[in-house]
Amino acid sequence: MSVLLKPLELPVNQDNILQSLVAENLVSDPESARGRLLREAARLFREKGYERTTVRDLAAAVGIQSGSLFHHFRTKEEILKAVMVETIRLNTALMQAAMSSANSNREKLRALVSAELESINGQTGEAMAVLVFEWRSLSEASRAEVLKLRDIYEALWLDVLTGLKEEGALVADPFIVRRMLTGALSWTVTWYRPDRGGLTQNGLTDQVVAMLGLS
Amino acid sequence: MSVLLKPLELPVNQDNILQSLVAENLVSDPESARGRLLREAARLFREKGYERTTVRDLAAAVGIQSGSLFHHFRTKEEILKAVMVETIRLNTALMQAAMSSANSNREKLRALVSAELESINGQTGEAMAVLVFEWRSLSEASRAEVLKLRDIYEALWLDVLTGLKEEGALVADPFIVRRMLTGALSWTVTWYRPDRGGLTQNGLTDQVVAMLGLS
DNA sequence: GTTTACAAACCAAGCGCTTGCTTGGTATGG
DNA sequence: CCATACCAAGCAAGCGCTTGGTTTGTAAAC
Repeated sequence: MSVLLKPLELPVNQDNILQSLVAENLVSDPESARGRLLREAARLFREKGYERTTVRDLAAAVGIQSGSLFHHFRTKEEILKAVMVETIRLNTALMQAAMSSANSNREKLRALVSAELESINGQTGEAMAVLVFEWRSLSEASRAEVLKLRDIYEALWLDVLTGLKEEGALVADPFIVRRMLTGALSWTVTWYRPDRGGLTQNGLTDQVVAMLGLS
Repeated sequence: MSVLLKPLELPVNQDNILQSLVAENLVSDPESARGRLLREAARLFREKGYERTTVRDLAAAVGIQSGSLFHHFRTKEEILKAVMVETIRLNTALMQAAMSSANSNREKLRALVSAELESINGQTGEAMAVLVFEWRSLSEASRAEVLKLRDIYEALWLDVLTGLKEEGALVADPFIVRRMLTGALSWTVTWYRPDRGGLTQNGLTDQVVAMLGLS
């Protein structure tokens, strides 16, 4: 049967999702000038913070003059906003895909935890850290825009957690559990190192699920 | 019996602890010039971030000229460090006191969660938020100093969590649980508002303990 | 297949402003 | 009398961003 041919480790092709988002102009091609700048920006913003990163730093990271940046973005803040917006878009899509192959709410939750850990500690990790730690540097207008996108993302979580609550699998309040999970998972960015220390991302997911009594 | 006279809501007198730390010169008297500056600094650093807060902002907040700040602190960063160091010192002492009246490890954990929520969402909340979000603005030397103090604080948690694990009350790894709790509890600063919304700090503590299956 | 046209991408220079911090001097309280 | 706390003024450096002009890529026009 053809279903057996589906790769077990990676139920969805992340590259395909990225490519279709690029085609729809929702995220920048990572190999374009804009895409490379955003990746370097995410790296620098995470490393030094938005305010401590100068436009000269950003320009140097992609090998152009500082003034040339303003050809691509009108302001420095617009760069920060772009990093955040594109990251949410990508991860929302990845998360929907990760959930689509799960059948029960328990499986869905595991998929969500796993996907969020991947987004925080994988390729988009630097951008996710920026999203968590630099939102205060956004203007109010940009902030509203980002929050709107985040609401879509959060709805995915609440659906599953509410389902688990109704099944009786969850004791605490779904809203509060989600907020605790947001903090707990975001925080992994400050201590978890997938490359060293024996704990794999799957292992970490297990620990989270065990902590919630849902394993 | 005299133990019955002990107040139930507040097993330890927070003011007394503060006063003895002030006497030992470990934290500044909140009513001194230095203490007031640190409180205003914490407020501003949390509100706008360290980098976006200028020395002129800080000076204006306590009603002096910007240059006069440098009579009390040699650099702006020293102000940030002082906010962090004094906050950890105070909260470590408060936490030790909160635990002292608990008998079982379950009770101790509840005391720790409750105390940390209080430190994050109570009087020292602004300073705690600074501690979480602004550590990147510290020089490496200051960072090491702050981390040393934090280790003492963290040892309190690990003792209790390891005990619970040995009792079989905890399934997941103590180190990981602590790290998840750090993130989860810190994050409450971004959404929890004790004044509105019905959820008291005791109620929130209940939810956390329930989430861990320890209620 | 060369020329022309033109926009996008970039450079070199620097402007105007804000920043952390310094300096020299003046009150004030014990 | 002297240390502590402060002010008034401003410096040097670094900041985001602008400006005017040059290169580069591309594609139609001849």
